[in-house]
Amino acid sequence: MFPDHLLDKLNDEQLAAVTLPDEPALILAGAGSGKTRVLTTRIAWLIQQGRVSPSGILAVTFTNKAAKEMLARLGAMLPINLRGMWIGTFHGLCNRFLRAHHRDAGLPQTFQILDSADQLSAIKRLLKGLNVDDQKYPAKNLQHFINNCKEEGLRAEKTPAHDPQSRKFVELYEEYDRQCQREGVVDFAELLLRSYEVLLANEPLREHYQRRFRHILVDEFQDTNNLQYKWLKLLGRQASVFAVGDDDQSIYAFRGANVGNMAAFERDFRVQHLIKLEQNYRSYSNILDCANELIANNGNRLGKNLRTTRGHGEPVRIYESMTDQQEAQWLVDEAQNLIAGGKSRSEIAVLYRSNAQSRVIESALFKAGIPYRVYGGLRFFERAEIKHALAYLRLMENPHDDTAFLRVVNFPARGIGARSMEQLSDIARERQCSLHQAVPYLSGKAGKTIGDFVTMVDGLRFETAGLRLPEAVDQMLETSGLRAHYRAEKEGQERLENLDELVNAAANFISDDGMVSGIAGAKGFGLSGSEQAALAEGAGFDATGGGQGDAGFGADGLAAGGGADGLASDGGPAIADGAIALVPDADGVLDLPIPPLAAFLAHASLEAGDNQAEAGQDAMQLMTVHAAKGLEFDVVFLTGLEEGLFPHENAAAETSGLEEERRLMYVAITRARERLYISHAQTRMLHGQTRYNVRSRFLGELPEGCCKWLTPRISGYAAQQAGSVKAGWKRDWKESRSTGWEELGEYDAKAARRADIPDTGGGPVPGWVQKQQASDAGLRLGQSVRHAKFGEGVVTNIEGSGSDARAQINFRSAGSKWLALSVAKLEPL
DNA sequence: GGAGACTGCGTTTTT
DNA sequence: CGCAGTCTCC
Repeated sequence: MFPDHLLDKLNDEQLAAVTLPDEPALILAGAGSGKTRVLTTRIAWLIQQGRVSPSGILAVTFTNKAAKEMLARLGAMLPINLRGMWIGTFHGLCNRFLRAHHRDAGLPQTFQILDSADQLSAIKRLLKGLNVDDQKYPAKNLQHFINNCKEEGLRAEKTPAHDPQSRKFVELYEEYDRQCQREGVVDFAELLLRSYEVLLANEPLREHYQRRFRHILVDEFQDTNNLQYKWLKLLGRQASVFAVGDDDQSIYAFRGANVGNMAAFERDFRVQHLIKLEQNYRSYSNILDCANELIANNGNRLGKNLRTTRGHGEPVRIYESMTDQQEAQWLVDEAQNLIAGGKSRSEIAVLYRSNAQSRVIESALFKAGIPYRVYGGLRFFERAEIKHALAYLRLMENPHDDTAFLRVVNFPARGIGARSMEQLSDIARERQCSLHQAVPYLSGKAGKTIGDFVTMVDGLRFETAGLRLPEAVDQMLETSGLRAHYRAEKEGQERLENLDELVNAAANFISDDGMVSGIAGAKGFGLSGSEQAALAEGAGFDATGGGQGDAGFGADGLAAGGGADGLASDGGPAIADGAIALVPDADGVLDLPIPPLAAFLAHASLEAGDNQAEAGQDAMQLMTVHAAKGLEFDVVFLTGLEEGLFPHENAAAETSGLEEERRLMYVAITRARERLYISHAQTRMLHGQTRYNVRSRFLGELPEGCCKWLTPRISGYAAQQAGSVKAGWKRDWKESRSTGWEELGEYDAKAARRADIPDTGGGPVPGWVQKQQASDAGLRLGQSVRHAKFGEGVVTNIEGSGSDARAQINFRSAGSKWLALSVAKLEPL
């Protein structure tokens, strides 16, 4: 029987969700409503009730962190081996699938995974090889184009193109895919698309998995993109799909997430039970009421209202400062008081809309001597020295990986210059082969130096063949000269440590039970012996007994290791790791022998590692609102609530953009458990120039009764608009640098229209903050002035002071100009 | 091959 | 302003 204590902890809504019958269900899980608990308890319950065997479960998340957490919680609930379950990220699971069925997918078993940076350099190389004008077709744009296409499920030949520009993009997209295929590499979107296509085209395979996965659970459903949704629809045709999400927390539309998938799911899967989890266990009601009232301004919601039994709590504190520096200083003072009062630093978070805002706050914290941690920096596997090391490993695994080849052919420097590489590239292009294959045809000095490089890498492959993974990595670090290079470098100490850390990572990757570990799907495939046998024969899959719901969990019959060879025979591992032999576990699930190095490389690509989690010291937490999703803190400082910043100027133009910003605000507010501060500054330094910002409209959407303004409020439409003027003006930096700030600025009419700036006709805009007057000239924003040469205009920006004071004036006829106040004669009107 | 000048760019980000 | 990427010159 299912342990009561697990169900006892649930409220009625949660219990209903956990114990739903076998049918598609949509769970609307508000912030802090215990959605992870529901998901994991549901899985545990399904298994304990004998409704499904572990191998009949497919649970999908977006991040490795979420997958790990689910696995950890499940491990605590269920005394069973979790290996047979497919729990992981979309990408991790697709990786697992493609390795298992690499032949059906037309891929080498050891295919490499390109992360975004790898993909970009592959594209740059492609463009260079095809002599494409990178001004006209920037690599970054092409990258977006390709990823967007793939996320819509479109191959190049199916991609519509109506103008020459997009026709070229489509052509390049096709070339790119060809290049990837040739090199045996796969980008992130390709993992999904290829899996989807294989399932679509291969009926026995599709039917097998459709039959196998009786229960599919999806976390953060609002973040699914169109391809992921199609994938789920295909795979979950006969399954009970349990989708958990919150449309109000959909903040990733910019990378293809489609909230509409929630409504589509309800329709397409004929969802009978929509359950709303509205009980919030996190925050006091003043905070929740702010969130509720704010988000009510969005249209097209599935509709949900958070409630709590925790009482009102403190009011939300709102603070207005003159400058961003003052905002930071106030925040630091406030935090120091809290810390002095016993609040631990790690329970205090500072959130901001964009990373650029962290600088001022960091320096204030630094001055005050408060330890802090900024989230979102370089991740472990993204560090340059790690990327270099991985490139060597990739070349050892697959010498035809040209991206890897180019990355390290001359790193550490070995006298291989651009001209030598050009010769080699030419040969490779002519012969339509990899750089590695082109080397023998290269003569002269270039042939010698590059030949030596290739010999070295080939030698490494040979030398390390009998070594375990960590020793192989270590060997590579020596032979390649990477260690020596960083040892010789003055600042190389940290990089050396990171390289050592890579060896550790490799060691950790091979867990003690002899299995390659890592939940991203790099470890075994969790195919049962019978499945493997069936797959190896290319036959049907009726051998699988999974999901019959009998008492035990090992429903998949154990086929004593048979059949696995059929899958593993080709493309043997470059590194023989004795520990990797097939070991059937208690459930009879076999781990397929992916060469450990290939598995490790996949792991490195799919899980870039922690951000810089020096978790040691108790430190304040700084991060963007996006990064804060899913986290919670006792105290939250939500900073920079200014028009143009939050909502961001690039998003405020369209309703959909504005609504996503509002959801972002909603996410930010609901991070706070006990105390929430919201602040904004009248003046902020951005991109080297001072901007005059107006309080964010979102502040006006909060219920007065829940808030307490720590500073007097200056309100009024005119004041707001005067500040907004800046939004319509974009200063041209190139000109600014060459000619100083005298005659510049280009009126951005579109931005002005977007910002809904009234035509002041040169007249004064009254009521703008009096304390903002420029010290020397006595000018204020919005003031009308006359210039001898340019005529009448309005002051739209003021910078600097003393002899350096300058103002931007929007002249009625002459347009916008920056004028030095020490020189220009301006007559106030 | 590397230091230093020059140029361009600037929202959010996981896999 | 601050960073990354490219160019230039020794």
